[in-house]
Amino acid sequence: MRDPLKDSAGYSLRRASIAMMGELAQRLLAFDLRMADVSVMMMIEANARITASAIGRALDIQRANMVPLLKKLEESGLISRAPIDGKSQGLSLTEYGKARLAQVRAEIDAFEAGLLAKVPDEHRGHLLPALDALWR
Amino acid sequence: MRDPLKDSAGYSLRRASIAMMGELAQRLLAFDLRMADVSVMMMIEANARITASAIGRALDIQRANMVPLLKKLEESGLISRAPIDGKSQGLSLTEYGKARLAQVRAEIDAFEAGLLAKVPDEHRGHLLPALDALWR
DNA sequence: TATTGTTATACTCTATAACTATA
DNA sequence: TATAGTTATAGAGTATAACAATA
Repeated sequence: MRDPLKDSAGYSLRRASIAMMGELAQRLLAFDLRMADVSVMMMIEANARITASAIGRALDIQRANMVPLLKKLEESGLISRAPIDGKSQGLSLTEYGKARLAQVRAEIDAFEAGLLAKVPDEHRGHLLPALDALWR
Repeated sequence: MRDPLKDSAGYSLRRASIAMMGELAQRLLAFDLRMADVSVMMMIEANARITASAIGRALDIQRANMVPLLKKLEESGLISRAPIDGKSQGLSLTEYGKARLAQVRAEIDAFEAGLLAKVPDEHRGHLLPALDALWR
C-alpha cells in the first residue's frame, strides 16, 4: 500500500506525539495522575506559591480548566492553597505531594530516557532543539 | 519563573504537535476539512479503491469513526464508493475531490514548508527521522 | 479596568460495545 | 471464524461565556 504521508513532518509529529503521550499516560495510570496533573505539580514544586492563573498561562491551560484539576490534586492531598491577597491563592506541594512527585519523576525520567533511546544516535541531540523551535 | 519542563523532550513534543496541528487546522478551515479528512483523502488518492477498514488500520482510525468521516466526504461530493464484493466497498476520489485535494495540497505544502522553516538549519534534516523513530 | 477564581456548558476527538451481513 | 460496515454511546480533553470579588 502506498503511503502518501511518509514524508510529512507534520503528520509524523502528530503520530509521534500521540504514541509517546499514550505511553506516558499508561505509566501515570498507576499514580492516578494525568499528564496535565504532573506538569502542574512540577510547576508548583519549581515555583512555590505560584497562582493557578500563572500556571495556566505558562502551560497553556485555561483558567476554567485549572479548577477541577487543582481540586482533584488538593483532595488527593498533593497540594495546598494559601491566600496571597483577597483574590489570589498561592499553591504549594504538601509533604506527601513532594514525596509522590519524586516517585512520579522516576517514572517520567524512565519515560524520557526510553523516548530518547528510540531515536538513533545521530539524530538524538537534534530532537529537542528542533521541537522547541516549533513552539517556544 | 522557573520552567521545570524546559528539558523535557516529551513535553516539547506534545506542545510542538499541538502548536503545529492548531496552525494546520486553521489553514484547513477555509476548505471545511479537518486533518483526518485530508489524510483519508490522500490515502484514497494514493490507493484507489481502498476500503474504509484498510484506511483505518493505516492511519490508526477506528472503523466506527470512519463512518461519519466518509459520510461527510461523500455528501460533500469529494469521494465515491463502489462495491467490491458483498461486504466491502472501494473508495475513490471524485473529479471534484481530486481538484479540491490539489488545492488543499498547496496549503499543506505551504504548511510543511513553514514548519521546516521554523527549525534551524543544523537540526532540520534530523526532525523527520527522529520523529519517525518514535512511532513507525 | 483588569485580574482571579469559579460555575456551567458545549464541542471535538476518540474509544467501546454490539449488531448484520458477508468472506 | 474473521472481517466490513454500521449504530449508538461514553469518555477525555479543551474551549467559551458569564459571574462575583478584588487588585
